[in-house]
Amino acid sequence: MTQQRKIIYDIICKSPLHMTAEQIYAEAKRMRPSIAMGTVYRNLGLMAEAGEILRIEMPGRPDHFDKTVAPHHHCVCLKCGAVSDVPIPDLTELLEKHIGSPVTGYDLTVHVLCENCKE
Amino acid sequence: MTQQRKIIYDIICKSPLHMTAEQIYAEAKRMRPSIAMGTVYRNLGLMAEAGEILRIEMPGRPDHFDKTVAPHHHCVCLKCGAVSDVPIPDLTELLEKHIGSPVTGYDLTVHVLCENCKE
DNA sequence: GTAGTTGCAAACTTTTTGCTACCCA
DNA sequence: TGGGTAGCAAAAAGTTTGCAACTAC
Repeated sequence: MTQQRKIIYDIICKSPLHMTAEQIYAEAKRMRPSIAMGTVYRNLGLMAEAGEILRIEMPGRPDHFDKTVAPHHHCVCLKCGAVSDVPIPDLTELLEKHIGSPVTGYDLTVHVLCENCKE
Repeated sequence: MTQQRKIIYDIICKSPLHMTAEQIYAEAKRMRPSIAMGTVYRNLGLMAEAGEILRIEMPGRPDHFDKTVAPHHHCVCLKCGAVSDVPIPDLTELLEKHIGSPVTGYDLTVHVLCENCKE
Protein backbone atom coordinates (compact mmCIF):
# COMPACT_ATOMS: atom_id res chain seq x y z
CA MET A 1 0.00 0.00 0.00
CA THR A 2 1.54 3.24 -1.17
CA GLN A 3 1.00 6.65 0.37
CA GLN A 4 -1.23 7.56 -2.53
CA ARG A 5 -3.46 4.58 -2.09
CA LYS A 6 -3.74 5.25 1.61
CA ILE A 7 -4.74 8.84 1.01
CA ILE A 8 -7.43 7.75 -1.42
CA TYR A 9 -8.71 5.04 0.86
CA ASP A 10 -8.83 7.39 3.84
CA ILE A 11 -10.79 9.99 1.89
CA ILE A 12 -13.42 7.41 1.06
CA CYS A 13 -13.58 6.08 4.61
CA LYS A 14 -13.76 9.44 6.28
CA SER A 15 -16.39 10.95 4.05
CA PRO A 16 -20.05 10.36 4.76
CA LEU A 17 -20.68 10.98 1.06
CA HIS A 18 -20.26 8.66 -1.86
CA MET A 19 -17.74 10.60 -3.87
CA THR A 20 -16.81 10.50 -7.53
CA ALA A 21 -13.25 9.93 -8.74
CA GLU A 22 -13.14 13.63 -9.59
CA GLN A 23 -14.09 14.65 -6.07
CA ILE A 24 -11.66 12.19 -4.53
CA TYR A 25 -8.95 13.51 -6.81
CA ALA A 26 -9.60 17.10 -5.77
CA GLU A 27 -9.44 16.12 -2.12
CA ALA A 28 -6.34 13.96 -2.56
CA LYS A 29 -4.61 16.79 -4.41
CA ARG A 30 -4.95 18.97 -1.34
CA MET A 31 -2.93 16.48 0.68
CA ARG A 32 -0.47 15.55 -2.06
CA PRO A 33 -0.48 18.08 -4.85
CA SER A 34 1.60 15.89 -7.17
CA ILE A 35 -0.95 13.09 -7.31
CA ALA A 36 -2.28 12.28 -10.76
CA MET A 37 -5.80 11.53 -11.89
CA GLY A 38 -4.56 8.27 -13.39
CA THR A 39 -3.30 7.20 -9.99
CA VAL A 40 -6.67 7.90 -8.44
CA TYR A 41 -8.53 5.89 -11.06
CA ARG A 42 -5.98 3.09 -10.93
CA ASN A 43 -6.22 2.76 -7.19
CA LEU A 44 -9.99 3.04 -7.13
CA GLY A 45 -10.14 0.26 -9.68
CA LEU A 46 -7.71 -1.94 -7.78
CA MET A 47 -9.42 -1.43 -4.44
CA ALA A 48 -12.83 -2.03 -5.92
CA GLU A 49 -11.63 -5.24 -7.51
CA ALA A 50 -10.06 -6.34 -4.25
CA GLY A 51 -13.35 -5.70 -2.47
CA GLU A 52 -11.91 -3.00 -0.24
CA ILE A 53 -14.32 -0.41 -1.55
CA LEU A 54 -17.51 -0.54 -3.62
CA ARG A 55 -17.88 0.98 -7.05
CA ILE A 56 -21.34 2.43 -7.61
CA GLU A 57 -22.21 2.64 -11.29
CA MET A 58 -25.26 4.29 -12.73
CA PRO A 59 -26.33 5.38 -16.16
CA GLY A 60 -25.13 8.72 -17.40
CA ARG A 61 -23.26 9.63 -14.26
CA PRO A 62 -19.70 9.15 -13.15
CA ASP A 63 -18.99 6.25 -10.82
CA HIS A 64 -19.17 6.86 -7.11
CA PHE A 65 -17.28 5.01 -4.41
CA ASP A 66 -18.51 3.66 -1.10
CA LYS A 67 -16.64 2.45 1.97
CA THR A 68 -19.47 0.01 2.76
CA VAL A 69 -18.70 -3.04 0.68
CA ALA A 70 -21.65 -5.18 1.73
CA PRO A 71 -24.22 -5.23 -1.08
CA HIS A 72 -26.83 -2.54 -0.70
CA HIS A 73 -28.69 -0.03 -2.81
CA HIS A 74 -28.32 3.64 -3.59
CA CYS A 75 -30.33 6.64 -4.54
CA VAL A 76 -29.23 9.64 -6.53
CA CYS A 77 -30.62 13.14 -6.24
CA LEU A 78 -31.84 14.24 -9.65
CA LYS A 79 -30.95 17.82 -8.91
CA CYS A 80 -27.51 17.79 -7.31
CA GLY A 81 -26.35 14.27 -8.15
CA ALA A 82 -25.55 13.31 -4.57
CA VAL A 83 -25.60 9.59 -3.95
CA SER A 84 -26.57 7.91 -0.71
CA ASP A 85 -27.54 4.58 0.77
CA VAL A 86 -31.10 3.45 0.84
CA PRO A 87 -32.70 0.67 2.92
CA ILE A 88 -34.07 -1.77 0.37
CA PRO A 89 -33.91 -5.54 0.72
CA ASP A 90 -32.39 -7.73 -1.95
CA LEU A 91 -34.72 -8.10 -4.91
CA THR A 92 -33.17 -11.13 -6.60
CA GLU A 93 -35.87 -13.55 -5.52
CA LEU A 94 -38.64 -11.17 -6.46
CA LEU A 95 -37.10 -10.64 -9.89
CA GLU A 96 -36.61 -14.36 -10.49
CA LYS A 97 -40.19 -15.02 -9.51
CA HIS A 98 -41.45 -12.60 -12.14
CA ILE A 99 -38.98 -13.53 -14.83
CA GLY A 100 -39.09 -17.26 -14.25
CA SER A 101 -35.40 -17.84 -14.83
CA PRO A 102 -32.15 -17.30 -12.95
CA VAL A 103 -30.99 -13.78 -12.26
CA THR A 104 -27.26 -13.17 -11.97
CA GLY A 105 -27.69 -9.78 -10.39
CA TYR A 106 -29.08 -6.37 -11.12
CA ASP A 107 -28.41 -2.66 -11.10
CA LEU A 108 -30.83 -0.47 -9.22
CA THR A 109 -30.60 3.25 -8.68
CA VAL A 110 -33.49 5.09 -7.08
CA HIS A 111 -34.15 8.66 -8.22
CA VAL A 112 -35.02 11.11 -5.48
CA LEU A 113 -34.81 14.72 -4.47
CA CYS A 114 -32.48 14.91 -1.50
CA GLU A 115 -33.17 16.92 1.64
CA ASN A 116 -31.24 19.93 0.40
CA CYS A 117 -32.85 19.95 -3.01
CA LYS A 118 -36.51 19.37 -2.23
CA GLU A 119 -36.89 23.12 -2.02
CA MET B 1 -39.71 13.92 -40.82
CA THR B 2 -36.68 13.49 -43.03
CA GLN B 3 -35.71 10.35 -44.91
CA GLN B 4 -32.92 9.76 -42.43
CA ARG B 5 -35.21 9.91 -39.44
CA LYS B 6 -37.67 7.58 -41.11
CA ILE B 7 -34.94 5.04 -41.84
CA ILE B 8 -33.78 5.14 -38.23
CA TYR B 9 -37.28 4.85 -36.87
CA ASP B 10 -38.11 1.94 -39.16
CA ILE B 11 -35.00 0.05 -38.13
CA ILE B 12 -36.03 0.31 -34.51
CA CYS B 13 -39.62 -0.66 -35.20
CA LYS B 14 -38.80 -3.62 -37.39
CA SER B 15 -36.15 -5.15 -35.18
CA PRO B 16 -37.15 -7.48 -32.38
CA LEU B 17 -33.91 -6.49 -30.66
CA HIS B 18 -33.09 -3.43 -28.63
CA MET B 19 -30.27 -2.04 -30.68
CA THR B 20 -27.47 0.36 -29.86
CA ALA B 21 -26.81 3.56 -31.79
CA GLU B 22 -23.84 1.79 -33.34
CA GLN B 23 -25.96 -1.09 -34.58
CA ILE B 24 -28.65 1.22 -35.87
CA TYR B 25 -26.02 3.25 -37.66
CA ALA B 26 -24.59 0.15 -39.35
CA GLU B 27 -28.04 -0.88 -40.51
CA ALA B 28 -28.98 2.62 -41.65
CA LYS B 29 -25.74 2.89 -43.60
CA ARG B 30 -26.77 -0.10 -45.70
CA MET B 31 -29.86 1.76 -46.84
CA ARG B 32 -28.28 5.18 -47.13
CA PRO B 33 -24.49 4.99 -47.21
CA SER B 34 -24.06 8.73 -46.79
CA ILE B 35 -25.75 8.85 -43.40
CA ALA B 36 -23.59 10.13 -40.55
CA MET B 37 -23.25 8.85 -37.01
CA GLY B 38 -24.10 12.33 -35.73
CA THR B 39 -27.39 12.19 -37.59
CA VAL B 40 -28.22 8.87 -35.97
CA TYR B 41 -27.46 10.13 -32.49
CA ARG B 42 -29.28 13.39 -33.11
CA ASN B 43 -32.43 11.67 -34.31
CA LEU B 44 -32.35 9.05 -31.59
CA GLY B 45 -32.13 11.84 -29.06
CA LEU B 46 -34.93 13.82 -30.63
CA MET B 47 -37.26 10.85 -30.94
CA ALA B 48 -36.52 9.71 -27.41
CA GLU B 49 -37.28 13.17 -26.12
CA ALA B 50 -40.51 13.29 -28.14
CA GLY B 51 -41.54 9.96 -26.65
CA GLU B 52 -41.54 8.18 -30.00
CA ILE B 53 -38.93 5.70 -28.88
CA LEU B 54 -37.45 4.74 -25.52
CA ARG B 55 -33.83 5.20 -24.55
CA ILE B 56 -32.55 2.39 -22.37
CA GLU B 57 -29.58 3.46 -20.30
CA MET B 58 -27.49 1.21 -18.15
CA PRO B 59 -24.16 1.51 -16.43
CA GLY B 60 -21.06 0.80 -18.44
CA ARG B 61 -22.88 -0.05 -21.66
CA PRO B 62 -23.98 2.01 -24.62
CA ASP B 63 -27.59 3.11 -24.73
CA HIS B 64 -30.11 0.85 -26.42
CA PHE B 65 -33.35 1.90 -28.08
CA ASP B 66 -36.78 0.37 -27.85
CA LYS B 67 -39.91 0.81 -29.96
CA THR B 68 -42.08 0.10 -26.91
CA VAL B 69 -42.39 3.42 -25.15
CA ALA B 70 -44.62 2.32 -22.29
CA PRO B 71 -42.51 2.06 -19.13
CA HIS B 72 -41.15 -1.41 -18.59
CA HIS B 73 -37.96 -3.09 -17.49
CA HIS B 74 -35.04 -4.71 -19.23
CA CYS B 75 -32.43 -7.35 -18.75
CA VAL B 76 -28.97 -7.52 -20.25
CA CYS B 77 -27.02 -10.66 -20.99
CA LEU B 78 -23.71 -10.46 -19.17
CA LYS B 79 -21.99 -12.41 -21.90
CA CYS B 80 -23.20 -10.98 -25.19
CA GLY B 81 -24.75 -7.71 -24.03
CA ALA B 82 -28.12 -8.33 -25.67
CA VAL B 83 -30.96 -6.40 -24.08
CA SER B 84 -34.55 -7.57 -23.86
CA ASP B 85 -37.79 -6.86 -22.10
CA VAL B 86 -38.63 -8.48 -18.82
CA PRO B 87 -42.02 -8.82 -17.08
CA ILE B 88 -41.61 -7.01 -13.80
CA PRO B 89 -44.26 -4.79 -12.24
CA ASP B 90 -43.55 -1.22 -11.29
CA LEU B 91 -41.54 -1.04 -8.07
CA THR B 92 -42.13 2.58 -7.13
CA GLU B 93 -44.52 1.82 -4.31
CA LEU B 94 -42.33 -0.91 -2.93
CA LEU B 95 -39.34 1.40 -2.98
CA GLU B 96 -41.22 4.24 -1.33
CA LYS B 97 -42.44 1.91 1.38
CA HIS B 98 -38.90 0.93 2.26
CA ILE B 99 -37.37 4.34 1.90
CA GLY B 100 -40.20 6.24 3.54
CA SER B 101 -40.07 9.22 1.20
CA PRO B 102 -41.14 10.03 -2.35
CA VAL B 103 -39.40 8.31 -5.24
CA THR B 104 -39.18 10.16 -8.53
CA GLY B 105 -38.26 7.06 -10.48
CA TYR B 106 -35.54 4.46 -10.74
CA ASP B 107 -33.21 2.63 -13.07
CA LEU B 108 -33.32 -1.13 -13.00
CA THR B 109 -31.38 -3.50 -15.21
CA VAL B 110 -31.50 -7.20 -14.52
CA HIS B 111 -28.37 -9.24 -15.26
CA VAL B 112 -28.97 -12.60 -16.91
CA LEU B 113 -27.45 -15.13 -19.26
CA CYS B 114 -29.58 -15.19 -22.36
CA GLU B 115 -30.76 -18.36 -24.07
CA ASN B 116 -27.87 -18.37 -26.51
CA CYS B 117 -25.25 -17.72 -23.89
CA LYS B 118 -26.25 -20.00 -21.01
CA GLU B 119 -23.52 -22.37 -22.19
C1' DG C 1 -37.98 31.44 -48.50
C1' DT C 2 -36.72 29.86 -44.28
C1' DA C 3 -36.67 26.83 -40.50
C1' DG C 4 -34.98 22.69 -39.65
C1' DT C 5 -31.63 19.05 -40.84
C1' DT C 6 -27.65 16.92 -42.85
C1' DG C 7 -22.70 15.43 -43.00
C1' DC C 8 -18.46 16.25 -41.24
C1' DA C 9 -15.23 16.94 -37.86
C1' DA C 10 -14.01 18.36 -33.64
C1' DA C 11 -15.06 18.47 -28.76
C1' DC C 12 -16.57 16.33 -24.60
C1' DT C 13 -16.80 13.24 -20.46
C1' DT C 14 -15.36 9.56 -18.04
C1' DT C 15 -12.18 6.13 -17.71
C1' DT C 16 -8.29 3.25 -19.11
C1' DT C 17 -3.64 2.44 -20.62
C1' DG C 18 1.43 2.70 -22.25
C1' DC C 19 5.50 4.30 -20.86
C1' DT C 20 9.52 5.75 -18.23
C1' DA C 21 11.23 6.78 -13.92
C1' DC C 22 11.02 5.79 -9.31
C1' DC C 23 10.47 3.82 -4.70
C1' DC C 24 10.49 0.63 -1.29
C1' DA C 25 10.45 -4.07 0.71
C1' DT D 1 17.44 -5.06 -7.06
C1' DG D 2 13.42 -6.11 -9.25
C1' DG D 3 8.22 -5.89 -9.05
C1' DG D 4 4.92 -2.89 -8.36
C1' DT D 5 3.60 1.90 -8.68
C1' DA D 6 3.62 6.99 -9.73
C1' DG D 7 3.04 10.67 -12.91
C1' DC D 8 2.14 12.10 -17.37
C1' DA D 9 0.04 12.17 -21.58
C1' DA D 10 -2.29 9.95 -25.02
C1' DA D 11 -6.07 6.85 -26.25
C1' DA D 12 -10.55 4.75 -25.83
C1' DA D 13 -15.59 4.63 -25.94
C1' DG D 14 -19.82 6.72 -26.28
C1' DT D 15 -22.06 10.74 -27.19
C1' DT D 16 -22.81 15.66 -28.21
C1' DT D 17 -22.18 19.83 -30.82
C1' DG D 18 -20.72 23.86 -34.10
C1' DC D 19 -21.00 24.95 -38.61
C1' DA D 20 -21.70 25.57 -43.55
C1' DA D 21 -24.33 23.40 -47.08
C1' DC D 22 -28.56 21.53 -48.16
C1' DT D 23 -33.81 19.93 -47.86
C1' DA D 24 -38.33 19.98 -47.20
C1' DC D 25 -42.38 22.08 -46.90
